Amino acid sequence: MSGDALILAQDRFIAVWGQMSGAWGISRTMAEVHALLYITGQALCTDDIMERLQISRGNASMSIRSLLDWGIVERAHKRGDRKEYFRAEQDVWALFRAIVRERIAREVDPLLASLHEIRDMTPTDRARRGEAIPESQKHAADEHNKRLDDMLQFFQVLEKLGNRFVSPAGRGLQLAATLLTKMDVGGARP
Amino acid sequence: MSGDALILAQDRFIAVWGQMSGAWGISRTMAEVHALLYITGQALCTDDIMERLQISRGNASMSIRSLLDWGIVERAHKRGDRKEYFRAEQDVWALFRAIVRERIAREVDPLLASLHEIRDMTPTDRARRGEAIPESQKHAADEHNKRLDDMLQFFQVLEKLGNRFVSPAGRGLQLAATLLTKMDVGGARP
DNA sequence: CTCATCTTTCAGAATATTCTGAAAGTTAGT
DNA sequence: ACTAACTTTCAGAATATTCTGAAAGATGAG
Repeated sequence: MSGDALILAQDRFIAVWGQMSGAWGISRTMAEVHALLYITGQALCTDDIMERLQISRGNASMSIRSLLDWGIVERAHKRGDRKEYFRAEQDVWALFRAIVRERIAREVDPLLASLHEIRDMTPTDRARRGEAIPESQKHAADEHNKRLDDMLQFFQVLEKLGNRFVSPAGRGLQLAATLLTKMDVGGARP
Repeated sequence: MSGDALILAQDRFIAVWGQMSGAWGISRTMAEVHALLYITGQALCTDDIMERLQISRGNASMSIRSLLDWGIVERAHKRGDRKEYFRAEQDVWALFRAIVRERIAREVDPLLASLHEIRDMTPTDRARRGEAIPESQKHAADEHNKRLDDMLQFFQVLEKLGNRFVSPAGRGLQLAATLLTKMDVGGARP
């Protein structure tokens, strides 16, 4: 009986993790493969994964490759066996550090670059002196620039915070975060 | 000439924001509508949005509705005009507080509930005493439970941290985050 | 109450994403 | 160098998501 319970719990975890995939911007299968590797804690080969998740070889191969790219799954080998095995990072904080690292590189950094580009598309107030432009247009441009700057500043803070979390010194931040949630810094107090 | 530059910069911002949509788990149009409202800073009506983004009325209506649900766009009215106008939250930090609030409610809370359910599917070591179960199975179940507990703990910290950021007292955290990035707490120092 | 105006809904069309499976590619052993 | 074992690729199929537009549903003025 007990063996079944474990398998059932694993399947449920895989399903739940798979549902999160959409919100995280990765494909469902990729999340499921990761869930399987994480929750079993074992090094599995492509065929193991195909069979357990009922997916094609191509799909398994691509999902594994993506997980390797994200750095949250690593290759493993068994002696006397030519197959490649894969094992998921077992430290949850290390897992999320890797995710944060990748998302900064894939999303925040390019976004910052684009925002800078856009910032350069309209003249600053200073750079405009002398030109005969209606006040109303100047005003609109200034407001526009302020909004861009606000956004830029926010993502710069986010990027620095993320990099700090990810860095070797980041384990300190991990501790800080944990402590913060335990501390009672509640709003309504003398 | 200058008027064009502004429009062009706005279009570029809308496009860039739209590309981020996938990673954030919202639809492209929804992101574009938000971008338009944010970057123009104006209250626009459905027809304005339809025309500027070249989308259908249905699409516009649904996207606006979603943005209202997320709490990052609000209704506005002009006197002597029956149409509804919409304006985006202009404070970037308030915007992201709203996003964090929604994502906790939509993703983290349900995930925590599911993880707890899954945790209850396998017996704890304590609850197992007396039963005749092979050692190896007991061991597997214990490891499984530990992995679930690790994950559970992580998301509990994340949830508390998020709630604190979102709370009225959260502006303190905002300041803390900004300061953190300005402080030099670098790793390699005496 | 009726009309005119504006908003929402939703079935089907358009589009985008993900998956399959067979073929091509790679590698280790002999 | 050949072969068997294993992995990756990718065109097309399957699936899922998003969008359209017309019809139904509101709402307020007169």
